[in-house]
Amino acid sequence: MNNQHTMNSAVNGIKMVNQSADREEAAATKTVRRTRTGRRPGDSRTREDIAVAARELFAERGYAGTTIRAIAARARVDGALIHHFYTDKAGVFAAAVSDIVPLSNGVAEVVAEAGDELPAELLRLYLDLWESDAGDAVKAIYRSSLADPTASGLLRDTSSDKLNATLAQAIDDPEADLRAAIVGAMLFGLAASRHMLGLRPLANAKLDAVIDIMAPALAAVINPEQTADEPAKK
Amino acid sequence: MNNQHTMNSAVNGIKMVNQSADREEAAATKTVRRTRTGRRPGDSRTREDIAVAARELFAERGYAGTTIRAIAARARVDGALIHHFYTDKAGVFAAAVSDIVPLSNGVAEVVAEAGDELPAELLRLYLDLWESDAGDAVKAIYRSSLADPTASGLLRDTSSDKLNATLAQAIDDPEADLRAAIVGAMLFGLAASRHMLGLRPLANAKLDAVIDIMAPALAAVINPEQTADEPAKK
DNA sequence: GATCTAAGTCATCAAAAGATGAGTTCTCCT
DNA sequence: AGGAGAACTCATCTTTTGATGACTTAGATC
Repeated sequence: MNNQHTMNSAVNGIKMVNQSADREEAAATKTVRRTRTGRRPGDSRTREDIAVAARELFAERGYAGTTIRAIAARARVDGALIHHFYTDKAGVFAAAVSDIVPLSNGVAEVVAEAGDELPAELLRLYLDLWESDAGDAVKAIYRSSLADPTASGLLRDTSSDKLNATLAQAIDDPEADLRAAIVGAMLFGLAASRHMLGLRPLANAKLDAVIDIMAPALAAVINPEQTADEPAKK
Repeated sequence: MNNQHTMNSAVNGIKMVNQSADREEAAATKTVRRTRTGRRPGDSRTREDIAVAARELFAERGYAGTTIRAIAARARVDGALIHHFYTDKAGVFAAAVSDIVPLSNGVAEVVAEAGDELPAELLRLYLDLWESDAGDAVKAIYRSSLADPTASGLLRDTSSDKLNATLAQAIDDPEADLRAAIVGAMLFGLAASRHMLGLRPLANAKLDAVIDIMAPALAAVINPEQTADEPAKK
């Protein structure tokens, strides 16, 4: 009886975001009693555990949506330890994201070697990246950049700018830069729809099927030839 | 001397996100003294003001990054009023986002009418949407869907599914659904890079230049013909 | 094996954010 | 005119969250 406005139909779920996985703190008290205070025996992998947990959470929920406590819970660690290692929330983010193998290396190689197959090879390289171990870091960067404009700087440093510059060399056109940027946008849209938004026909399609369809589209941007009009012959 | 870990170089800025525009509360006390308590004289547009402010902020900062207090400040309103009207933060989000004219209508029209010009018309329709008044709402949806997975449902309802279904009708191919999804992904990638990530050659390029380059790419996906290999004749 | 340092937890703080109830001022309806 | 109810603000509560300092335990080094 207390709902004056019934418009919040499809979005109610959004308020439950935080309760979803936050019950991981439960499983702490199992059989082993409890991690007591002081340094743990054996050699410690905690620091990396934190980075991994942070990377996953930033990838799932973005920067603002990720709390230090949630990271601590997932890494099975006290929150203070995170500050001990990484100082700041920003520090954790940097750590979670900094160890990405720069995409640009691979791109340079592909641009140099793959001739006619450049579009397909580029697609494979890019999509593989999103599905690799580095995928979480990539998602984390994009998710956070999309949510927090200030993080876009990192994005540019990490992938976009270098990728574009490298790619532009392979394009023979006065508008090479713009074309390279559009190629990047197409790749990003594809990966984001598939791996972040999870839009359906795309999210569960086979990689090769996607590449087969998409490669000619990339080729049309990379090789400006009969650009004037579309073939238009059904 | 207190920085044990120097890795947080490029990301420091991220911690300043919240201080950016939050100084809007200052301009409250100007010449008119102060909005005193009780209902304001004249007819009230406050409710819509709140929706507009919320839409803008959700578009800028995503769901988690937007606070009710920030909305209240921008709408020049007490925070409690927002609860009075919309109950919840989720309610505000629903309101801010619900009044979008569904994109699918326009798409159906374009698909039906534009023949050979379908790719270009589709691009224009879609990019115009992002630059129109509804652009903030679109950005808000995407930004929040990217950050909070639970909001993706709304995304599907609002644009993606219908757009794809409509578009798939125009594609004559066994993989029409997948192709339609890829077209959607390309459009999204373009708009997101341009309007959300602000990647540079794209963000300030002229609309027509972008359309000229991108249209043949869309055509390659929509019209499956010499799909087998790329032209490959440099 | 004493001691130095790093790893780890605990208790706690302060600020920010979502939420609420009560009170105030206006509009509208009869 | 005189309510009734809607539009508004104030003061305040409770959680959540980022952060800190003190304390405890283990590994390493001489």
